[in-house]
Amino acid sequence: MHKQDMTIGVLARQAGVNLETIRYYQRRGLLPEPAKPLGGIRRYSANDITRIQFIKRAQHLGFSLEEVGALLRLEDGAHCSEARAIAVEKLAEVRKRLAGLRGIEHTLEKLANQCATQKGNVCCPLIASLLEN
Amino acid sequence: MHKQDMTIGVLARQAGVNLETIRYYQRRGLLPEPAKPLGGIRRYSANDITRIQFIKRAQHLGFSLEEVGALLRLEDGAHCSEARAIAVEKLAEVRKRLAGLRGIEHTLEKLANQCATQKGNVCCPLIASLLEN
DNA sequence: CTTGACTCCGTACTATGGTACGGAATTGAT
DNA sequence: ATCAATTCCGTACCATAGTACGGAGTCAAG
Repeated sequence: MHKQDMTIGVLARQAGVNLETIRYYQRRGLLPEPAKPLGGIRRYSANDITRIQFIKRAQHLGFSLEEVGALLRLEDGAHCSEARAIAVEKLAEVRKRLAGLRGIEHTLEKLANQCATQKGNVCCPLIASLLEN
Repeated sequence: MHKQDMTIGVLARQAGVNLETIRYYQRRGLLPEPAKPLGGIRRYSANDITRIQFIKRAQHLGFSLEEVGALLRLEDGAHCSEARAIAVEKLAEVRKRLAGLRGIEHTLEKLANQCATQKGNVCCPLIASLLEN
């Protein structure tokens, strides 16, 4: 059983995902559904493990499943500039999110510090900042 | 009509949210539903604008509606240490997300650069990195 | 040749934060 | 008094990324 000719349950374990996730990826068109041998049980190969892990790695880089689909259509490695364009766009998005989160970080830090140094707590600075302006 | 005694539609416009969002917040228990004058139409006050804006500001700081609910229960400003605890926890979350996003940023940047300098594009580095390891 | 484990397939449900719809009632303005 | 606009209320739907369920079929071991 050298990672070849598995059933869906084995594939799920090998790829480290829930069995239902595989079905979901098939429905989304991210993973091919092997032909079923006439009322029998579908068989999967090591290629499917690779593909699932591709999806998971791309997700960890912040790509949505729709975007992963676009990347998978370039999977032959012969469309480098298209792939690059997708990555560059995602990079811009990631940087925008980073900027937003940094702002949030500073605001929260400031408010938490104010709450900490506040003694009489007539009015909590955090609550006050949410109430005002 | 000095921001007092509005109908829900006016409240929505004043607060800058969709009318249905107000109903949704009421269902979620984030916003009180005023008593209805016997088969009539509910009336809202400036307090409700404040409360909706509180919710929106807290969301922009990264709080979920459930967390906003917790903050609203401390709204009197007399529970500064509880509010601070919530903020500190959220700050830790935000920092974790920041670290993750920074890693993604670096990886995407590296891959996009490799794609850019790649000439023969035998195999796109981005695709390759998603396929391997 | 039966039993238990697994697969197939469709559908429904989860969480999150809303948005949309439709019929009935009510309100404001003319 | 009438008419358009608005409100009320329940329910259904959107996106995203899955997870769960249940009945029927199939497969392998004992």
